[in-house]
Amino acid sequence: MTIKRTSMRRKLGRRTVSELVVVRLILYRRILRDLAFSGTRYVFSHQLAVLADVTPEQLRRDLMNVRYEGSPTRGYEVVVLEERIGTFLDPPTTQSVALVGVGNLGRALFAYFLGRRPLLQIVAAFDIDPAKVDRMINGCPSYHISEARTVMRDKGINVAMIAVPAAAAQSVADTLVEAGVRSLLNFADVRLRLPPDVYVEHIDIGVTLEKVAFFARRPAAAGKDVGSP
Amino acid sequence: MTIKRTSMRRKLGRRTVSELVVVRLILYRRILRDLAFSGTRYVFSHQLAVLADVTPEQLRRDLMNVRYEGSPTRGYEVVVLEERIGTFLDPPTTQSVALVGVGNLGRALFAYFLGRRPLLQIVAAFDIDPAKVDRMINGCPSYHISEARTVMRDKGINVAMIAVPAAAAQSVADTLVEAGVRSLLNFADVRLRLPPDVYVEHIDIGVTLEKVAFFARRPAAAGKDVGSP
DNA sequence: ACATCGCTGTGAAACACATAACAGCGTTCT
DNA sequence: AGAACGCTGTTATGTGTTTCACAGCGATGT
Repeated sequence: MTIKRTSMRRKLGRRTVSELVVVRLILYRRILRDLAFSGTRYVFSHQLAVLADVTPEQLRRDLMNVRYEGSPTRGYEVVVLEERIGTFLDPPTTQSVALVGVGNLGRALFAYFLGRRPLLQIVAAFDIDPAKVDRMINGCPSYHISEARTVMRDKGINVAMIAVPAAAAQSVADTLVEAGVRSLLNFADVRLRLPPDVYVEHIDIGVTLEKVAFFARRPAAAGKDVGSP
Repeated sequence: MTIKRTSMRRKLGRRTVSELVVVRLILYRRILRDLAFSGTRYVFSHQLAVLADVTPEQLRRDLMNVRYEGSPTRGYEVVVLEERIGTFLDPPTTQSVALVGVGNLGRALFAYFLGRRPLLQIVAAFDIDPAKVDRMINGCPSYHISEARTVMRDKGINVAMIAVPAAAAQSVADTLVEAGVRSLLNFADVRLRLPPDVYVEHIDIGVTLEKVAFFARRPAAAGKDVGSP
């Protein structure tokens, strides 16, 4: 869930790409991976669009940002498209990620990312609880938050996830930014206030569930006309 | 994180309110609660806007949907505004929620929602693992997924969270919709394909982290003009 | 009592995004 | 071989959302 004022954009070549496009490209790539894994060679825009829950037009438009053109008769070659999106999205090298807060959610995140994306490795965990510090968690060392600066520099970390109680989140975020983190994923239910050159994304589970509950009691299907098929 | 084609809207009185507005209203209300708790009586739009990371204009515009006008001199009365947003957002009665998938993430969600929102109660958990079924988890009974239909009807549940592996998510979702669920919050990293009258929200942690990592290596602050480029 | 101030509510303009429409072109079919 | 088809890339159009700009007004101060 995103609430953002300044639309974050990133230049590539001459084009400028919106956040929404980036998210969809990431999604397309994951779907393409699955398709490749299941042996599919070619895919049409409308097929991929169904899997991504997007209109075919939007899909094609998004793909304009990637340097690859499909064939009108065969569609897109799955592995090639996947790879092209990759060259657009991927870092030149593996990116290191820190996780702050080794509570319930933190551990769940660890489990979630275990061996999932080779290019995005959680290489350090932080907490304030002495019982959770200086140990190994899923093969990843945990430190006291006061060591953030040193660890960040030594391991070249510039991305962090925050999974601490709301009351502690802002101060943790400040510490992380101090330590050189440029980009944050925050699970605490507070809006973080940070310098504009730091990218922050909020995953606010509480708000999202309330939203879902709200729309559970809406009048009717407000979407497209379903007609009578 | 949201990717949606059909903008879901809900009528209230004569107005029609977008999803984005609903999310922000939920956020405002939570902030107002905190303010009230800390003893603040009145608040101006620009103050609240800072806390919500939104422009004051947008905040005021959002509040147009609620039936309450602030005073130019005092601003908004915190408790009154909170309550008015509540009458706009809240269900007439407590809403019951089901949680499917009692793995790491599922348990983290339980911990997260423990006693947090009185109007949104997790009243049933589901899984397929016999070891996790027919027990109590944080004071909430767990059932085998095959009992979904009965339990949903008996407890009047129409909102569910899905925290199962991606491979199982679609079939679980189908089962839930079959059982009468109208609104879903999905944590599995697959786009669910469901009838248009079912509201689905995706929290895709993997995609979101990739997004954050992507913007960690952007050229500079792409937002407002910070200097001379 | 009148002028000043600063904040609110809201119409109007600007913007970003999604949708529709269409030209181009291999391939297939007659 | 020529026509027709169906999909792609891209330009144009439309829609929804945010930002701008300002009128209105209660409170305050002189």
